[in-house]
Amino acid sequence: MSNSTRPGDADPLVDALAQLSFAVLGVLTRSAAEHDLSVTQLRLLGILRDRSPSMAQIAARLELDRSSISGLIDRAERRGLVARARSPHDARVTNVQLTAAGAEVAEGLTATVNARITQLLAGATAADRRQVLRLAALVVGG
Amino acid sequence: MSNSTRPGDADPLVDALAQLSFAVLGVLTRSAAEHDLSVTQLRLLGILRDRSPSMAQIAARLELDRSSISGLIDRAERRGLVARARSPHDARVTNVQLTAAGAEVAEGLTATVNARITQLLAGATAADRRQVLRLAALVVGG
DNA sequence: TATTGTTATACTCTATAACTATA
DNA sequence: TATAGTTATAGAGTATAACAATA
Repeated sequence: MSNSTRPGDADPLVDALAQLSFAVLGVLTRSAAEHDLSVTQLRLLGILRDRSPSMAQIAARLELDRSSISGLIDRAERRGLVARARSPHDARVTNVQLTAAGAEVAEGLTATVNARITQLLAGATAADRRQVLRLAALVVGG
Repeated sequence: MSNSTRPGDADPLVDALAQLSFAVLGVLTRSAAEHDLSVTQLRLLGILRDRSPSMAQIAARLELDRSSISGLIDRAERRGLVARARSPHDARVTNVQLTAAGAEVAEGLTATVNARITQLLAGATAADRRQVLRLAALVVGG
């Protein structure tokens, strides 16, 4: 149950969650910008840290059209962050992996984000932190 | 204190918060798309619901350059959602307000977002919900 | 036939730099 | 001089539609 009275009115809980999310997004945006990356490229590097997914799998993960992924990977490849590799099992599929340079950028970026978000949560108690994990599991699943 | 071992490693708490934020952003993106709007236009309508800020104030709120706001308002104005009004106090400043059509769209959009986010929080307890408010206040301030 | 990925096209979003008008 | 806003330009991100290659 939420607190809204009319459907078109702002719900304090919904608003709080949206504001919180934009605050986190802002941190991610600024962190990525420090490494001269967009949030989408940040997400891409995150996905590739422990996987070499196909173009279609990246599209599914980012909830974007396949055609958008072609350009995304083009730009990342042009910057030397990722590489395309033809799948040996199915000649139609292209797998994407981080280059050494890309892995290095991903690591630095993760360190920056960790520091900034940790700073954002400076006033949070241990209970608050447990709650973040609980909430995320609830919403995202896992 | 977080749980990370090396600076470049993923911090579970940071990761959870990022995933949560992307999930919320996804809901906002899809909700906006249903009304044929971008997330930025959604944020703009939200800002204008109870205010008629100047271009500069909108830029500050969205953390964007003034020049980006010109285009943003151009496109919203072209769609009949907002209107520019010269300030009577300072001829340099332009205030932006929702039109009747814009207010209607904003209301419908809010209803959609409320429903979707409420659905996202379907499994949350009353304590979880209180915690969202607490966390948001902590991070965003207020 | 169905799926994977790319290309062409068009639009939104964003920043930088240079500008105009007003204070 | 300083501030508010716009314009020109360039680039990233995104979707739709049409396509080629492979299954």
